Amino acid sequence: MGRRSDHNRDQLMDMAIAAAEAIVIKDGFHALTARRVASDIGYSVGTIYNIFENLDGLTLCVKARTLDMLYAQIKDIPKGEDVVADLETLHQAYFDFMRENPNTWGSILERAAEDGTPLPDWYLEKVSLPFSVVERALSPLFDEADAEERTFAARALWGGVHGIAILGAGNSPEAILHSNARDTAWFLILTFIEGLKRKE
Amino acid sequence: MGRRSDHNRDQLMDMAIAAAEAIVIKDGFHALTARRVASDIGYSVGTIYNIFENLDGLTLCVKARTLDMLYAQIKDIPKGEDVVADLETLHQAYFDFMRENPNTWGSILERAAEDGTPLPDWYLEKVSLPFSVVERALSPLFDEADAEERTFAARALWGGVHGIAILGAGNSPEAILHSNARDTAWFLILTFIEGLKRKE
DNA sequence: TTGCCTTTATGAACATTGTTCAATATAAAA
DNA sequence: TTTTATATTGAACAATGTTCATAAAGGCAA
Repeated sequence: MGRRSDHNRDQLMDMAIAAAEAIVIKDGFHALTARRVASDIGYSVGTIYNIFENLDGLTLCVKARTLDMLYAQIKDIPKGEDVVADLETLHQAYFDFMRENPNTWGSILERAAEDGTPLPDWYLEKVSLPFSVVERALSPLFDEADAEERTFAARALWGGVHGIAILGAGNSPEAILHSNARDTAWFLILTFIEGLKRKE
Repeated sequence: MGRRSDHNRDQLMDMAIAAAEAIVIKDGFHALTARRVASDIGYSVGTIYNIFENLDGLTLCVKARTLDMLYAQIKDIPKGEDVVADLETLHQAYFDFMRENPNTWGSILERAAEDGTPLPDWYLEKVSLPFSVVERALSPLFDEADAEERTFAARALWGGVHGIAILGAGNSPEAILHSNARDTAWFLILTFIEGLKRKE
C-alpha cells in the first residue's frame, strides 16, 4: 500500500503514542513491541519507523506522557503557607499516582539507557518540573536570595522520596508490611524539614 | 557431546556467573546473552539452561555479586562513635563504588521485574545488608529500645541517597555539573541527621 | 483526463534473541 | 564388557528490532 490520506504525520504520532501507552498500562513496558503498536493503530511495522527513529523514541514519549500526568496532578498543590501541609499533600499525591500507575510510574526517573545514549534535553526538562513544584512548597523556608539552596533542597528531598518509593516497589509483600514505603518517605520528609529548620 | 568431567555443577555455575559479570562490567547488562556466556566458558547454550532456570536467574546472580561487593566495601566502616563521620565515609564509599562500577551498580536496587515475578528472599536479604550498615552508623542516636525507629531511619536515609544517585546517573553531563548527585546526597544526609537530633 | 513525480505505507527479509528438547556422547555402575 | 544414567549439545522455534526495495496513492502540470 502507498500513501494514505487517513492521517497526517502528527496524528499518526499521537495514535502511536496513545496505543503504546495503553499497552504499557495494561501489560507493562516489556509488552511494548513495534508490531503490536502498529497493529493496534491499523498500520504496519515499517510505519512506526517512519515516525520514530526507533522503539526507544516511542518508549521515551510514553515516559514523557507519564511525567506530564504526574506534573498535572501535583502542580497546583503548594499553597505556599504551611510547608508541612503542602508536602503532606504532595507526598500523598505522589504515592497515589504510584499506586494508580504501577506500570508506567517506575520508569520515569530511571537512569539513562546503558547504551550510552543520553536522555534528550526536552525530556530532562519534563523530569525537572515535579522538582520545581517541591521547590515551591519549600519556599517559605528560604530567603529570596537562597534560591540555589532551595533548588538543592528540593532535589535532595524529592530524589530521596523517589528512591524510597523504588525500594518499596522492589520488595516482597511481607517486607512492605513490615516497613511501608509510603510511611518511610513521610518520615524522611518530616525529618528533613526539621533539619532544614534547625539549620536556619 | 555427552557428559564431560571437566567441571562439576558448582564449578560450572561459578564460571557462568564470572563470565556474565565480566560481560556486564565491560559492555553493560544489555550485552549479557546466553550464547555469549556459553561461548565464553567454552560450553554451549543449552548448558546455561541446565544451570539456571533462565537468563533472569543468571542476571540475578550477577546483581547479587555486586551487592556482595558493595557490602564488603562498607561493612566495616561504622566505628560507632561519631555519627556524621561514619556517614561521611559511607557516603564517600557509596559514590566511589558507583563511579567504579557504572554498569553493575544501578541495577542492584531496581524494582522487581514487571512480569510479576517477585525477587527471591535470598536476594532481598542481600539488599538489606547495606541498610544494616547504615543502621549501625546511626545507632548512637537511638536508645536500645528504639530499634524499630532506627531501622526506619536507616531505610529512609539510605533509600533517599540511592534515589538521588539514580537521579544523577540519568542526567546529562551539564546537569550533573550544575547539581552534583554526590553533593546533593551529602546535603540530604546532613539535614536528615540534624532533623533526627532535633526530634530527640 | 492523462501522465509524471513525490511521498509514504508496506511487509518480506535479516540478524539476533530466549528457550526447548530429541539426539548423542560420555561417565559410572553392573 | 555391557548397560544404565546423565550431562552436553546444537538444531529448531517463535519472537524481537530494524531495514529497504516495492508498490500504492496523492498532488501537479499539461
